[in-house]
Amino acid sequence: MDIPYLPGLPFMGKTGRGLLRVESKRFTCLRPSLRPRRRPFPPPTDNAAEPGSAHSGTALEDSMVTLAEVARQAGVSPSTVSYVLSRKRSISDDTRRKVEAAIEALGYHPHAGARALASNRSNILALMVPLRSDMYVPVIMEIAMAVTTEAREYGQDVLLLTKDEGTRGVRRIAGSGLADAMIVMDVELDDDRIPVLRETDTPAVLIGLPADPAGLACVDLDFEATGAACADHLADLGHRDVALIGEGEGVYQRHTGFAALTLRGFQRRAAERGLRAMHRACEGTYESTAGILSRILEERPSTTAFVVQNESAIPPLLSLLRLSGRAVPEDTSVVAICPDQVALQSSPRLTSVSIPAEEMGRRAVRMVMAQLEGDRGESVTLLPPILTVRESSAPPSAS
Amino acid sequence: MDIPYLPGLPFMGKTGRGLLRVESKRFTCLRPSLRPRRRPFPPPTDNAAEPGSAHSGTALEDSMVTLAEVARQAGVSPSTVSYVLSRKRSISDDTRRKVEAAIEALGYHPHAGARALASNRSNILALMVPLRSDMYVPVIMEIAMAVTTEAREYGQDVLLLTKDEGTRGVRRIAGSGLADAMIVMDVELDDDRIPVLRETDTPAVLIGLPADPAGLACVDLDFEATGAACADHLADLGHRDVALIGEGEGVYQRHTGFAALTLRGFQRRAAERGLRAMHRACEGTYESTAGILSRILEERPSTTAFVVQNESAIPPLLSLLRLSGRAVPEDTSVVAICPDQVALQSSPRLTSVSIPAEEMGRRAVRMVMAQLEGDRGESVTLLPPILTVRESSAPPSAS
DNA sequence: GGGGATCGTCGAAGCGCTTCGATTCCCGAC
DNA sequence: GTCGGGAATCGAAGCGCTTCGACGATCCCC
Repeated sequence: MDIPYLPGLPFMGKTGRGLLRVESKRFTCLRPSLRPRRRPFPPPTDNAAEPGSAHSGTALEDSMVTLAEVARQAGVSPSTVSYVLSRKRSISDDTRRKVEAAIEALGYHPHAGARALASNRSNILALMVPLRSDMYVPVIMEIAMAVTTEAREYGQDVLLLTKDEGTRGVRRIAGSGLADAMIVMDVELDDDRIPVLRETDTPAVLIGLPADPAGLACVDLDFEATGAACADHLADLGHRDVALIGEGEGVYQRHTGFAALTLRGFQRRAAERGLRAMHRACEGTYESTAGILSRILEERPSTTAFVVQNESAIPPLLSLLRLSGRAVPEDTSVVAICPDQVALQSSPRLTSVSIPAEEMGRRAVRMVMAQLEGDRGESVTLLPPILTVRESSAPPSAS
Repeated sequence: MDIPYLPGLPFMGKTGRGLLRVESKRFTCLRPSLRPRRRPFPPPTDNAAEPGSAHSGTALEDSMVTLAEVARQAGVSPSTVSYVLSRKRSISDDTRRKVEAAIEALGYHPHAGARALASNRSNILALMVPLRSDMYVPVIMEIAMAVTTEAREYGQDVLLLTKDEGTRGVRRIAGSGLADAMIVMDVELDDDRIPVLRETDTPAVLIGLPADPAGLACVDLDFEATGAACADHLADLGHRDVALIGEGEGVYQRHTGFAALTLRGFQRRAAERGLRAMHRACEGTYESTAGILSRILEERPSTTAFVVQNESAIPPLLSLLRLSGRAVPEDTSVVAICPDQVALQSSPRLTSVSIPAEEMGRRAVRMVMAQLEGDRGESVTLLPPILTVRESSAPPSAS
């Protein structure tokens, strides 16, 4: 059943008759001269409930149904139809019903461009994602999906931009009115998109925490607290020598804040709790993980616990620990910073701090919508880490 | 440096002066009555090169620069500016230069909505992706990124839709003119979006192969040939007993074609080559992989090679083989059907048929653009599988 | 029972762009 | 010379929608 446009929540609407099919219609845009121009104002037929009028027969001249046609069909003026749709003025129940019936019967959808032009709102949110990322791809995907889903709740669509369009992309969007607002992922500490966002005064939310968030809205996991939570958990269990296997060098060098913050939180809390903490960057391949693991164990054989912040290093790490005869969690504890999905899919299931990807995506949309409704848009939201104890962490063996 | 809109390739353009900033501007859309309406037609100032005219001072009234303003600044008519931009009529070099200078100076970007309204083209491609998929997420992401990148080459933007919007989403897009065309991922054998695509006559490309592709454009990896290629490779090496570890039951039941096709190609070629072939569906968790592996080896201990079509089953499988003392490739060969990235990240690096995600994304865009330029849009493109021999396959041990 | 509110509706203007003639100018061919 | 035709430009008419102001018709309160 098809769902024509009906006012109210984005997904409302019952069934309609469906647009009639025009054989060999296809877009003829490249030959614009062929496109028939419509008469200035077609003479109104008298009233509603007149199925045999403009839309009888077997084919539509043009599959685009306009608001004016709906108005004619319903026997009201175009502006009335518009007000039924926007609910910006009161409309009698009677009229509303007639208009809604006409909308259904014709399978009307408002023309997005016309709407954007007249109302100065496109109902589109731009989402800027990293093209290729050091970050775990599923997290990005989950955020993107959450943003898209939540945006639809607000009647917004999502435009996908890649980070490599950079400031140019931001300006293009801000300048063309293609989107009403932006959600920016993979934010670097000193991201060059930020000044452009400020300058063009685009409503925006960053997913990630830049060095200077003044005047901006940001959401992120509180990575410093995350590092601290991992240290706490291991200290509580009684470990004394612990190591953090982090992201690749690139991530630290590109000045993406989260890796450095995690490390800082981890090291500080470790110090406070009397743990000896090591740290190694890891590219995530089997080889690099193997190298790092053996170096750590060589340098400090008393290490009994690992915190892993690089999702792709998890399978190699578990595999290597098994091979080297270290049982998890009996001999060695592992705490991961990763999406729940990854933690649950491993064997043993991992004690982990989850990356609240969906929550961040949803929040970003809500914050950006608040800005579109007048909110100042200056806020930093750090989501508290949640450490879930599973099967990969335990007190160190007595030996 | 900011890049105003300049005609030509999407990314062209040099530097501009930047939009002036208006303090506390923000969108005031919810109070539309406050939005200042512009005078019907502002009196033209006389000529170009008049920097002190409308845009002097310290702030713009309204940050939106219009084509009319560019025209005034350049001392030509609005239609001339439009033709400079669209290259649809010849323009003298002199005029072109003046107009381009004005565009740069003002930081002009055409208003997307106005453009869409007047030209009946939004320059947006809708991409429908699965919300949650049994498929390997990075593949989806890679396709999405390839589509976005390639689309920009054609001056198009990409609108992200989720599969769960289903037929409603397709109708909404087709009806509202929000996008010019659709690219549909995660196509099921009997996908209900297909009839709607046909009915609304929307230019579209499917990534995936439905049961009846008549009248549609599709791209996909040739999975039947992929299964066959795996069987061939193992037969060539001299294996006699082989097993295919496939996707989860759900994938087969949802009637997604690729899993069934792979299996068919594998079994047929195996039979032709005199191999004994088994098949098991696998959910991809460690536990399910372990169960399947032990059942296979129990049922047919002479099995010396595995084909894996489930990316998440790869790490567990390799881990389990190691634990059970079977060396890869000395004792057991493994051939994967997965993105190169996964094959290269495993240890040993896997012989694999790669999933040409980027290629599919790019092709989909090209095909859809061809349709927008008049192509009939009926074609099935099956990309030939490429099997790359790496370190995980070898002749079976002599024993 | 008359005067303001309020409600429901309509007409018209305009959003910023594209595109269709029409117009002007210039050139070469006759 | 004259005329056809191309090149370069302009003016104006829309594209489909939103929104403002206006205008009857009720309604309510003194």
